[in-house]
Amino acid sequence: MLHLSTPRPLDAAAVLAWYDRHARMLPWRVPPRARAGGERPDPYRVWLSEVMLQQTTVAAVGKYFARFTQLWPTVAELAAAPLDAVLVEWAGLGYYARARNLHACARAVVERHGGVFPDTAEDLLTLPGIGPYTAAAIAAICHDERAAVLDGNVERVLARYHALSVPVREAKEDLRSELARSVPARAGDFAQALMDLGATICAPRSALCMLCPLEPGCAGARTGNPLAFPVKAAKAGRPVRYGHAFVMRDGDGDVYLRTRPDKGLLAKMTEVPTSEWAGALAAPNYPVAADWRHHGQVVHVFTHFRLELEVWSATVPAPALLTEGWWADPRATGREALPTLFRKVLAAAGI
DNA sequence: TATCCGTGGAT
DNA sequence: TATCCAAGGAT
Repeated sequence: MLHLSTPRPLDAAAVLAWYDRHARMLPWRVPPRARAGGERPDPYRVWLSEVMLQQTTVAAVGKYFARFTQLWPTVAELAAAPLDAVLVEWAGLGYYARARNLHACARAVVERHGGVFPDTAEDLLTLPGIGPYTAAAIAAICHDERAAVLDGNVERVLARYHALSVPVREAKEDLRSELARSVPARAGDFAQALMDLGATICAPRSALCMLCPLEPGCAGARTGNPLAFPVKAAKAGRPVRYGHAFVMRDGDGDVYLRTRPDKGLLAKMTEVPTSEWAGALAAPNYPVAADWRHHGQVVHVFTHFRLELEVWSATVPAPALLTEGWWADPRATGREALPTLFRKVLAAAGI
């Protein structure tokens, strides 16, 4: 316990009692009363929700989860779908490696496990897109494996509970082993309880300690300023990159789209052609000679840089020369795997 | 281990 | 407007 001054197991009974009264109703969740009756969630739905929820809010996930489970009710059906169809449905949700790994994972479950998700965190961890958190969450929620389910919410709860004096990143394994000591038999409810607690009571900008079942043992509450935890690491600045986006129309008004490279940002997603994105704005190097019209700029903020694209459009005189991509009906862009950035570009060009 | 990888909502 | 940040994983 390098970083925990007063390590002490959590009061799991108090956490579970709180959860029995306050569990949030979510589409992929089996509420505690039904769980007590023996009902267990479908591992496919739990896995799908956990992957969608990685670094993503419950509110953002809702429609996507409903759409995916409607289109592909089982892991076998998802595995049978083409990757392109999965990317189309994932478009807008972000972190697109998740969609590629989701599809690879579905196929691995079918090919290596007969279409049944493994039961243990250890085996789940071998699958694409499933890391320590997701493996532990699935095993705990579906099978009550007493795994340490440590996500951002739980990290915050524990950082406050232990009044952790260093950034979470430096003490993550300490928190994980300390958490593992606290996990009760109802491991699935316990995991979901701590996450709900972090989302509603022990939230980033508010700590409703008077409502918290962990308050009696909480070192952070005892300091009088629980919001001081977790301690923040120094943040890196966000550079700005600049470029040009070229929206091309053919004689029918269709828009030229193409697929992005296999690796890197927005890999394998659909795009409008752009210039390189550089630290300074260069003069536009139009892809074809045409009467180009300027539509102002689109600003899009990624995790590690801010992008400002000048948007141009033109009707191109010889569309047959553009063979790398395809021409899409502008009224049907919902069927394209367009990330939000390029939907903004099309909107700026009046599409 | 630090960095890369999206997006939208809250403040 | 700027900043933070949300159920992380891969490399």
